[in-house]
Amino acid sequence: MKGASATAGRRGATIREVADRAGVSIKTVSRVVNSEPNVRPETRERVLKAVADLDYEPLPAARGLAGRRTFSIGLLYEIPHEFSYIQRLLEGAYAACEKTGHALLLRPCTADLDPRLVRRFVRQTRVDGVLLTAPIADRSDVTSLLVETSIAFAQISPRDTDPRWTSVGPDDAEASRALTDHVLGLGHRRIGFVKGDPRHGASHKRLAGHLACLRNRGVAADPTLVVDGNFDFDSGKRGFHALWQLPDPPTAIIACNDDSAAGVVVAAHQRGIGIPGTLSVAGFDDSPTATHTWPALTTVRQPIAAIASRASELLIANIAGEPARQETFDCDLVARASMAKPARLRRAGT
Amino acid sequence: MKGASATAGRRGATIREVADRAGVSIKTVSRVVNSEPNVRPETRERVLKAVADLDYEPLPAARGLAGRRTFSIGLLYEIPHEFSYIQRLLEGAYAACEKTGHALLLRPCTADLDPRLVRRFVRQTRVDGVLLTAPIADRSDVTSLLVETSIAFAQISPRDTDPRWTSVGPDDAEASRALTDHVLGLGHRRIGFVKGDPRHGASHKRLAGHLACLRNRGVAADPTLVVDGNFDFDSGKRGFHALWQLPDPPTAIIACNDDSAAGVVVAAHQRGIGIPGTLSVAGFDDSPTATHTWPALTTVRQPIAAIASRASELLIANIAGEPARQETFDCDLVARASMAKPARLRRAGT
DNA sequence: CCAGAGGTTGACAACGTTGTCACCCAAGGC
DNA sequence: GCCTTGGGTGACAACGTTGTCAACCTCTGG
Repeated sequence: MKGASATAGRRGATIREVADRAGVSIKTVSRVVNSEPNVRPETRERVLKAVADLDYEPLPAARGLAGRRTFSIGLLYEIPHEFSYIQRLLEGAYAACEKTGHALLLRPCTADLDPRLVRRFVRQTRVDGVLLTAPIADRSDVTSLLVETSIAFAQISPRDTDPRWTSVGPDDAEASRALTDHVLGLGHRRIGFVKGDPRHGASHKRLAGHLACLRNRGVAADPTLVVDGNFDFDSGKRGFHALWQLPDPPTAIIACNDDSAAGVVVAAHQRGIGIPGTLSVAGFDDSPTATHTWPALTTVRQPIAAIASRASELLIANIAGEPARQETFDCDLVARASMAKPARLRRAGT
Repeated sequence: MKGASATAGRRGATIREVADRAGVSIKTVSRVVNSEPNVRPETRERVLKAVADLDYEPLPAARGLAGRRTFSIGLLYEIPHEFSYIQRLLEGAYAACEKTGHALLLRPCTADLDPRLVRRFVRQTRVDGVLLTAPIADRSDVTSLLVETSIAFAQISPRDTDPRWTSVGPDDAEASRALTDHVLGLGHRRIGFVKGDPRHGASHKRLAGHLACLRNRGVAADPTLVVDGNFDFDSGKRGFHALWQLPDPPTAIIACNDDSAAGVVVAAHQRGIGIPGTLSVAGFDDSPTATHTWPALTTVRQPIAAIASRASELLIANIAGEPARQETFDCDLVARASMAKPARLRRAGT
């Protein structure tokens, strides 16, 4: 398996290699690649074959330098008033890059991306380093590709840290412990837990912190109180229904992020259940959603902009020769109206 | 005023010009710019002076090509499940660019940005064209800068269109007319309107469409029913309070986007006002917020991804020599639970 | 006074591509 | 049979910067 691919190198093929292989001049390759006229079909065929064989793609930087076109367009947009998770992350990374004069090149993708997409990206852009966000940060095929091509990277909120690589994330387990402690402190004993997307390390750490806190406080953990989720609004609704149909339903529900907590809140409203009168709800992240629900959500603020900013700084330092570091950021509990003492206690006059 | 600046050109100064001005070789300029050692302080001074005089900034593409560093880092991130306005816009633009092999370079900024920032951006990146989003699309200093430097641009949702430039946006006035028509059709006659950010053309068009519809249907427009807002959640809350303290409060409120509509909903809940029982609410955009409130918001879906995508296509075509075009997209009314017949009508058994 | 060390500087060749221009050759008109 | 035309092709010079290396200073210490 070790580097069997003919095209595993950091740099892709150049126009010269394609020209040699096809037995033409570089200018003819350029003509074919740019779909210019006046190339014999037979010649064009041969060039295209060579291009495919060598997996050639022109380098945008060189095109821009030599020619009139850069094949890139800019997008000016106003920073939104209210920051979702991803926006806060982008802002933090931008801020750090701006300080050191680095450009930030975004590459939106899905969690199940093809690692070849990453290779194309680093080859085309020739970035000095790459920031990997969760859950992509945990894709070992991506990280090993970057290691092979000697491109520095930093992981944001990965599942596992590795002393060889830079990583920055919140202290999810501790944040979750603190939140559960808060909920127990209010008097709740049956606490439902809606899990997050299992591909994110945060989901597991938050559950682990929750369970550890219950154990420490001597509260028996009921496995039926922990239900699946995937961070989105609908999974919160499903989580609520799963928990509410239990013989002894919870008096409080913690969801793994604010969007799914909002789902819990809305599903409860639809059943006519008062919040926090009959059911208390808490989320994670302190996203805009947290203050847009009614009542507003008790949640845990994660300093994601600071995390992204620090990850960028460490990555840039790492590129400059500093050793890799792993850092953790503390989170803050934000108590709001969605969480109160359970009804039994209140009735008892406490 | 006409082009008095010495540095108004499309391209910035090159390292050679700086070297000539300082009376040194280009290599020495490179040393100074990169903070390398072994340059006499006196020489360094002279070079820095020349750099400042000529407003020199090294070209990233050339640095990347020649050297080992590109001064750029990549950011891989997962496309969020739920798309806010800005995310949908980005996705649309990305999709169009990917089809034609163009790169998309983001430049987040504030609405009151310094146009020099734009000049730096286009000089450094040498983009072939620029997408301008609202409200930046209406900054005449930005557009005239781009015209002067002969850089193509396209406006997304501008206030005014100009036949000389490409622009794409929703048909805001018509969408608002349709929404108001829907609200009138349910029987409401006193309809509150929370305005959007006055810097956005959409705010004015939505208000204009609303008023035009009232006029057409012969409903008297009460100016006290129109209150200020700026698209954010809090302005929705303020808008609600302003409207609810009227002697004859509205039975329905239209807010200029979903976030401010969510503010109306929450403020009403806090006063114990039932929605849609006592008050109906509608927003604009069909953002994630619209389904996260309780009850879910009646709103108008704006195809912003398609708009951004089309704007990118037209911009790229324009760069290739096609004439500028102005296009408009239709919006869809999305009826949800936040909007119902007014109580009086319901009591009357209709 | 001279050799050697090290700071300072510049000439020049990359980097990977496109633009320009000249060349060759086959086809067509006279 | 000769000249023109234009398709097809390649040599070579950009583009703006950094890396390499040699050369030139200016000190030191013997």
